[in-house]
Amino acid sequence: MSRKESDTKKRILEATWKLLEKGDAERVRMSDIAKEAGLSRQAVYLHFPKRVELLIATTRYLDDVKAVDRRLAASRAASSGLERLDAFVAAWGGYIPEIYGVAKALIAMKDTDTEADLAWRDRMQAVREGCEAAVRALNADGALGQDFSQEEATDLLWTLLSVRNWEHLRHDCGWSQARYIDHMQRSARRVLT
Amino acid sequence: MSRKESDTKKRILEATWKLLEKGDAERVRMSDIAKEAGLSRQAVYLHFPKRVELLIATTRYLDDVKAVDRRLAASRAASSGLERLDAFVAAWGGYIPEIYGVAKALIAMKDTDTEADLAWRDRMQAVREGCEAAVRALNADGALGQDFSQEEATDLLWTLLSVRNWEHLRHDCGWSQARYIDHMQRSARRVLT
DNA sequence: GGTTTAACTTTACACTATGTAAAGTTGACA
DNA sequence: TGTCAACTTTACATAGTGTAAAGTTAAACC
Repeated sequence: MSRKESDTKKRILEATWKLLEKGDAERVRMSDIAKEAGLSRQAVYLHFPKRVELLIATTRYLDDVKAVDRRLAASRAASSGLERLDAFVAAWGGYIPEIYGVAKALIAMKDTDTEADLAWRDRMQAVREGCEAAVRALNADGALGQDFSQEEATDLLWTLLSVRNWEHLRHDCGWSQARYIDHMQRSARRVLT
Repeated sequence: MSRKESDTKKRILEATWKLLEKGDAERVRMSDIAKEAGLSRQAVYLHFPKRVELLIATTRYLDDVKAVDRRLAASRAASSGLERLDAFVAAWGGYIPEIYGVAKALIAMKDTDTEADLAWRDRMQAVREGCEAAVRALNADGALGQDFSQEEATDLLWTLLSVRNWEHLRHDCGWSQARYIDHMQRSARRVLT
């Protein structure tokens, strides 16, 4: 029955999520996921024929559960361009830690797997659109600096807000999440205005 | 004889470099490297017992050949803090494309291999020191902005100049190398001053 | 009540790449 | 002539992904 199948699928996705979130150095294998979901390894392949498909599905599942689109869209409500920029940085920057574990696994496959690359690009495109909207709002206020075109400004903001940069500042530089958000907001303002 | 051994080692390092530079989606295996160097796969293991050791050795070899330290140090000659910042961004930013292929391979192993992680951290520490020197020079001129401490400013510059950001702007955003250097110089100035 | 069917288990194996092990080859040098 | 280091060749262990196929189970349907 499709209800039961759907339940099992969900259980696998939750198990994958849980293991990837805990993450650490431990690599997450198909057999680990099966064990966590209380299934045989082969049963997992019944639902997700390839590891990369499971990772992609987990990413999408996470985006659904966490309602990322809604949260990013909410930042568009701010009145001024600057407020909108701050709100977007806070929204996306606050979302990163919630998806980091799963995102990391997908990013790691990006270099060797075309499907993973496309899926990640697709998700990041949504973020770029948010950046673009923020830049346009700044421009509408006349607050956008003269150094860069709108597209270049979008690229820069998009780059600044990458998951890799979050990882670097939080993990390699030892920044707190609060400092990350605050300093990213300031940096974005300084670069763009 | 050690001279002959050294020649073979060099040949392996050159082969690794060449294949990683060409790179593309093609994964570079130990057997590919052996073939390129005109050796049996086992002979490569005679000189580099682990793949990660070979990658690390290739990175160091490259740094030697390209004299990265000298090039980064040269940026310290500039008179004003701002000129020094520009020179450092240009020096490091110009170096990235020359090491990108090899660096990418090492970065990819970082997540699963402790040795690779340490080796990459070590190389990046040298870059951080360059960032720190540039920030200090800005501060000495009284040109450093008030938003960030010297350490935070160093972290931000270091993050901005990451290989991943170069990759993102050049490959995902389609920027030219010239645009990358120019806009990074401007962005760094804007964030730090 | 018996049959069908989908979901799942169990067992087995192919494949790829790293890495280990060990016996055999070759050419320079003493 | 014999030794030694560098290298080749062959074989095998290991880990993880993915395929294949036969067997189990329980709900649904007639």
